[in-house]
Amino acid sequence: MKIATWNVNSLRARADRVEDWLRRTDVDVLAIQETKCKDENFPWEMFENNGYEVAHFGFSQWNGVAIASRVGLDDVERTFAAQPAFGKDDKDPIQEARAIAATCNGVRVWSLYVPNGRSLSDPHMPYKISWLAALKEHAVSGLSSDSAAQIALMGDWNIAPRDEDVWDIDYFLNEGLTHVSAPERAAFHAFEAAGFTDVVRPFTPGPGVYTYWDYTQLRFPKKQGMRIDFILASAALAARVTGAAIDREERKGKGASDHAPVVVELG
DNA sequence: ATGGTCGCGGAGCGA
Repeated sequence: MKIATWNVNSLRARADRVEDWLRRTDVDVLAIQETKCKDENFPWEMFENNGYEVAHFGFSQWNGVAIASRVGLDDVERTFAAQPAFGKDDKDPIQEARAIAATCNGVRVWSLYVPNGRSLSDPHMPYKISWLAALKEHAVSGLSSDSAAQIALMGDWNIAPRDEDVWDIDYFLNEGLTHVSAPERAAFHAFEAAGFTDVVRPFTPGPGVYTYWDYTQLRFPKKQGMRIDFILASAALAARVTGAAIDREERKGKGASDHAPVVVELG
């Protein structure tokens, strides 16, 4: 079985590209982030025509997550317990469309779009940290009730946990940029301490291996990217992993997402 | 191996 995650940066703008990719790669489960649409604009037929069931969680042009599967899609869960709400200025805080889960052939799959943080001093940053803490508690509860649970936490984590996960760590630190700060990294490492491991890195060692390249500043041709999309697996799932890859080719050409798909093969 | 961003929505925000 092959499972994958991909921040597509608008599913409507990328539907043809996603369809081509599904046909080419033959993945069984795809966790999608940034669908950027409501249900009424979701390309349901594209998935059905290719043999995938799909569950979507999106209610505006922002965020939006989905899971497509051709090996079953059961017990769909939208948001997680105690997921923090966020609202800017005078707007009422809401639980944003950043998390959806489903059970696919025995694996509890999460499609996650972690808040960006925006800047170190922005209210979005404490939101990001508390969002991750609540997600970790929820993931841990899934393991405490069943230590053999196969759980895949997949998505755009918006964190570069190691210095080699950005093209120039000094640039990020000197500019005071997000994604590399100590609190963000601590929030990520808490998942590892809780028993979830990055099952992709062993098959895609760095430095210079990334999953995201900003559209601006010619970041992709200059090979200036960031590794911020991860598949974290519980122990029982990690034991099944036989391979992994980052599909850098998919970042090329006109109409590409700024993120590459990340794929894990299970035995 | 691209071409000094892109997507949504219809201005400006978010990434």
